[in-house]
Amino acid sequence: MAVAEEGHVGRAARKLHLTQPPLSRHILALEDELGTRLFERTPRGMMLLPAGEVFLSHARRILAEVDVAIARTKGAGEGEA
Amino acid sequence: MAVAEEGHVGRAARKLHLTQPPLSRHILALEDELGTRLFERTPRGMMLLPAGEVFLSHARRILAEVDVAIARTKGAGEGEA
DNA sequence: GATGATTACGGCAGTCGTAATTATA
DNA sequence: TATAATTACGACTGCCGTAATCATC
Repeated sequence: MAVAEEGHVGRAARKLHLTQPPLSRHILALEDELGTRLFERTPRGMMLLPAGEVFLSHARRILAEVDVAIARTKGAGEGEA
Repeated sequence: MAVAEEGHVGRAARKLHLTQPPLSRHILALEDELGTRLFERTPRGMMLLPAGEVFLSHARRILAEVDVAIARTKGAGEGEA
C-alpha cells in the first residue's frame, strides 16, 4: 500500500521507517507468492499495474476490517470484564 | 481458529503441524496484543469466551476475503498477461 | 498420578541494514 | 551521470522444538 501510494520504494520505505532493500524484497516476495507482477518498474519509480490495483483495493478493505475486528473484540472483552 | 475448533492447544497444534508451546505462546501473544482473554483455561482444554467468539467470526470472514483477494489478483494478472 | 497449558532455554530461519550492482534516461 | 530498484552479504531478532514446570482433577 505504501509503495502504491508513494510511487517509489525509497519514499515508501522512509514512511515505514525501513530502508529500500527490505521493502523491495517484500514487494518481490509478494509478487512471487501471487504469481503476478503488481508494479511496472520505471526509471522514475513504481507504477501500479491493473493486478496491483485489484490487490490494493482488497488490501485496504481487509486491513480496515482487521481494525474493526480488533475494536469489537476489545469491546466484547471489556463488556465481560 | 484451530484452537477454537479443537478446544485444545495440543490437538490444534497437531493439526497445524506444530507443537504445543509455540501455539500456546501465539495465543498468549494475541490475547496480550488485544488486551483481552479469548479463552477460558480449563483442566480439559480451552473454551472460547465471548470476546473469542467475536474475534473468531471476524477472523474467519477476513481470511476468506484474503483468499478472494488472492484469486481476483491472480485473475487480473492473467487477464493482462 | 494424568492430562493439558505454560515457561526455560538452545538452535535455526528469516529479515534487517550497509554496500555494491544493475538499469534506464 | 543521476536516479531508482535490485542483489550480496554479514548481523541480529524472533520463532520453533525439547525439556522442565505448573495447575487441576
